[in-house]
Amino acid sequence: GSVSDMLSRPKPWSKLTQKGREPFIRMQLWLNGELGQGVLPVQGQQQGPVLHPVPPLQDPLQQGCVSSESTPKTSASCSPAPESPMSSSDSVKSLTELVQQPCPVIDTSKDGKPPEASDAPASDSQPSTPLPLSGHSALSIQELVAMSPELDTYGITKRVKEVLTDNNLGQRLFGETILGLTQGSVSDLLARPKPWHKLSLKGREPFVRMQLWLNDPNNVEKLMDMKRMEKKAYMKRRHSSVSDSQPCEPPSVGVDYSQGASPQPQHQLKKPRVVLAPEEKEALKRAYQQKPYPSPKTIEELATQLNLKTSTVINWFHNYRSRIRRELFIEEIQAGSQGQAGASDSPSARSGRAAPSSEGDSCDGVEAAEGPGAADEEPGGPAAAAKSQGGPAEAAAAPAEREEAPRPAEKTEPPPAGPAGPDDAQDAGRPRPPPEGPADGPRPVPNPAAAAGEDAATSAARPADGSSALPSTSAPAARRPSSLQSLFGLPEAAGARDSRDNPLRKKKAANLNSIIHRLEKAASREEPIEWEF
DNA sequence: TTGCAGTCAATATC
DNA sequence: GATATTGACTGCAA
Repeated sequence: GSVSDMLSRPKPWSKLTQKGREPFIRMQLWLNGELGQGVLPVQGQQQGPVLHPVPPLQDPLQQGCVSSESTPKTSASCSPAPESPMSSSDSVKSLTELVQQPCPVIDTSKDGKPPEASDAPASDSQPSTPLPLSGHSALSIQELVAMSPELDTYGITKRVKEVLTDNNLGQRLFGETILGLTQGSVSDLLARPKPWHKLSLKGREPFVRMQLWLNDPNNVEKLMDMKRMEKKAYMKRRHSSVSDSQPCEPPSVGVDYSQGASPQPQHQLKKPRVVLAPEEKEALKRAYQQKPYPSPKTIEELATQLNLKTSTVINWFHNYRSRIRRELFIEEIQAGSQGQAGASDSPSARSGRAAPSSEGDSCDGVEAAEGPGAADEEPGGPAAAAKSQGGPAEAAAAPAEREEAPRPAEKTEPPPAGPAGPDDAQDAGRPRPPPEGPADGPRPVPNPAAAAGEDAATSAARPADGSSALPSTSAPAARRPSSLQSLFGLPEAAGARDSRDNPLRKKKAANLNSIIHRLEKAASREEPIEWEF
């Protein structure tokens, strides 16, 4: 009976007591496969048989959150929990405890210097074994990700950037040793973090790693060491002529530089990178404005007209949609943070656009009620919106297509697909695209666009997906209390927006603000917009 | 099949 | 030299 009740009427995390949260944690563990098989000890039986030890899980957590991979720090500092493998039940228990306990949080201080240093060294030696996480570590990290509370991705990246710049540490080094990502990816992540609830498990991993790294008292030192070693290796190599074998470096350090440095496998047949000319990009953008989801036929036409490979055109649309979406996320975030106070506009003037949505979105979780609705606008939308408001012209041009959207994009979650079809439609009304070409809006697009224009058909398919995804995830996430956050030592400050207090409330407030703002804007410019709240 | 998330890695820019 | 941009690729899901 309890299960039935819980499954059908789960209470929001924030309203659950510690005890009440336990079943959800168990469910989460179960979903993660951690509890998979054994029989969980039911409440009373605290220590039941040892089911699955969920070791990694906690250790890392408590450990403070050190980057698991690299440094398996001991947990001295934070965790209450014992290191020994525990039974699942134990783990659950500890988890819950952790939830409430303030872990040694990270200091928000910029340099990431950790408050207490407990540890560290220990494995200093292996400081970084970042990337390829070893099995064990990999697991840990994944578990951490799965169990992680909602993290303030924006705040995390902000702090990471601060720490890196303050200490003169490069993205490459950080990415390769801590995140296991290349410089370009790191740059992108730091510059355009997606909101937590819109990230897949995999996408959350880098943020969890960053959080753990921030929590590591010796984070900076370790990186500095790496830097030094790298330099040393470089010099060595240099001096010792070419030599490739650089085993010299601390193997322990999992760094790849060695590999990078070493004349490795040269990629032989590299195909030259395609670089689109500005005009081509312009044309594609215009086409996008008319049809974010061009039909194969349209793609063909575009490719032909622009003299590009169809795959290039396809990739361009995929990338563009995806990137626009991210831009929106960011704006939302920014708008949101500011919005709180004034709500209104965020810097990005365009607030009108997405803001709302976004907020909404972010809130969606919030408003679950409203549901998905608010989502951000579509991809193109927003930004474009802003500019494009002018866009209308274009819109006009391609009105047809838009039809599709039965429901306002907004409602659905903005994201992905959602946008697609629907959006288009809507876009008509509002601006879609991106930030790019400023001028564009108005201008009548030349050919390509035209090409695109016609086929209204486009979007049919997409609608579906878009919406679905988010909601689910977001919702839960959103409401997740910050409790777990403590596990990660969430930075308060940074996350200012974090919900430490009442996230829901904040979100709602933000949402309201954005709505108001949108209304004001709409009023002032009389755009025909359908509002859905 | 189509679209998306995440990344890589080549280039561009700063 | 570090960081930002961006075309392409991989793996997944619907």
